Amino acid sequence: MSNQETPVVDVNEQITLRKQKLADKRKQGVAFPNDFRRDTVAADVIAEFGEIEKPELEEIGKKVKVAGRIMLFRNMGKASFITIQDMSGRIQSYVRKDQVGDEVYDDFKTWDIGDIVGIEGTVFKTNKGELSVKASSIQLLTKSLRPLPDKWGGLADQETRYRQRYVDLIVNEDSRATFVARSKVVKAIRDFLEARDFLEVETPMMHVIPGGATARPFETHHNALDMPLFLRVAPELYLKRLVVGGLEKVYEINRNFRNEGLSTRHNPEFTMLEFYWGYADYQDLMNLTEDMLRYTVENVLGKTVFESGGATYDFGKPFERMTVLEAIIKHQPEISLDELNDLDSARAVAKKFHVKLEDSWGLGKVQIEIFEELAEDKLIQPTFITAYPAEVSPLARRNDDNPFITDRFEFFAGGRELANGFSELNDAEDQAERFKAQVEAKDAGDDEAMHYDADYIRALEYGLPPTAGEGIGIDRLVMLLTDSPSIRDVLLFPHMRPE
RNA sequence: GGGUUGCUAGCUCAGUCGGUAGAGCAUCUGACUUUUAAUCAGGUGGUCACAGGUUCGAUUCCUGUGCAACCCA
Repeated sequence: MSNQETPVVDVNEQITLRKQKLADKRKQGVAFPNDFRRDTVAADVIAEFGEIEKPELEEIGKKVKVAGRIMLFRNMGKASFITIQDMSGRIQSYVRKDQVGDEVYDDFKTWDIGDIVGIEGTVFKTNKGELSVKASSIQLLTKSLRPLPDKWGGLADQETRYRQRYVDLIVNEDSRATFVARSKVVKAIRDFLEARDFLEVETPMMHVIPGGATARPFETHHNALDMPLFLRVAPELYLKRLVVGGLEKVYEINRNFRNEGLSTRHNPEFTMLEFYWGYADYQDLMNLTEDMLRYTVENVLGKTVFESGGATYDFGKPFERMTVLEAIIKHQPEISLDELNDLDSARAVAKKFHVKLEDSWGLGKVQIEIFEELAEDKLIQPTFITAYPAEVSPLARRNDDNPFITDRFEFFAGGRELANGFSELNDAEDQAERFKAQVEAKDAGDDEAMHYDADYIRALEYGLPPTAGEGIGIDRLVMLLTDSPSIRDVLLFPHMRPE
């Protein structure tokens, strides 16, 4: 016996009553009519008529058809005011018995907050000056069987807001605004990249060999082929194959999946922009990123200065740029550059600041651990961090002057990593060696290390032009722009443990 | 993984130093033809997250479990 055969029934008095009302409506005919067509929405009515004076409105006598969910219901006997809400906002309607008829009005009085109605009527202003629709007819389109949260207190319980996002969206305007902003962020990025001749592509979500990032993948199984498949941790290696193929400027905005813990910054599936730009390097990328983020902030918020997480940001100003080691020293002046450039003394620094290390780690990894512990969350203002060690950058091109580091940067704002970009490693032989090193690390027990991807090496052997590539975490960017403390606030349906 | 806190009516929250609970909104009945969280009068509604323990008696104290939030690693 499965659970699904015995669903939990959470019925209360209010639901029972509403179900009875629906049953009555079924007996009368079509209980879920779909013959009402609105000709406008609340915000458009307000935009068009909101500034017009009452007497002038009476003269115009504009007829409209609006539809939406009843959010407020004020019954005063033979007349009522209801406030309905549609995708654009709210508008009030005045419903009179002598206008809609006795039969309809008596039925209307039994309708509930949450019901979805269609109204035909005339735009007018009340004595108090509120723009409203005087109903000439009103129709119940969908009976709502569950009571909505308190009209004033709203829905505050975080868990319910995440699990029942539909309710959250009905009653919390902030939540709606967040997801509108999210859509605008993605649109702004698309517009920005399309204007620069980047081609949007889609690459596999299911990988035979997971690659493109050091992360633990989700594993699944293909029945017909009887083989394991992995949900992608990054699209990187496929996008670079496309650059090999001559699609020299490509991007993809899509989901990645990482089999890791949940937190206010991590969801198992999250959205990344990745883009690759032939005949460019990481310096070009930083400049493009700065322009793109400035453009996005301005388009989404209508300004470049904004508040988020208690800090004030100005994306109109040039972003800071510093190296990994400079960032450490800036935020922990006790540490000297020399200390960080020697493995033994760097390990001593780590110990002093309680940074946990593994014996197998080299200088580069030790430096990065120190950076993440001491500097990362202090990078509030938009900052590019450069000169990442090759040891922690298996796909990035080595710096010509200093082979210890790569031509790579990460972008930080609000103490969080938002982007990671670098000049791509296009030396097939070097790449093959680095894959081998990753495989050794994997054999030694690092299950985040990468697999050897022979086809990717083959692609590189055909020749990847000098290319720069970058990933930007869309969720974290939206968090910053919407002042959302948790990634769950910017995901419509965040991952939750089953109820 | 560790710690802290929370879980009480449909929603937002009180409360019970251990004697099976209360407010506002919602809902129900009635009044009301320009209201604004409409108002006025009167009602209904609870396995106090779940399971054990202590106790004459547990929603309250203790232990565990689940889910969530926050902090730490």
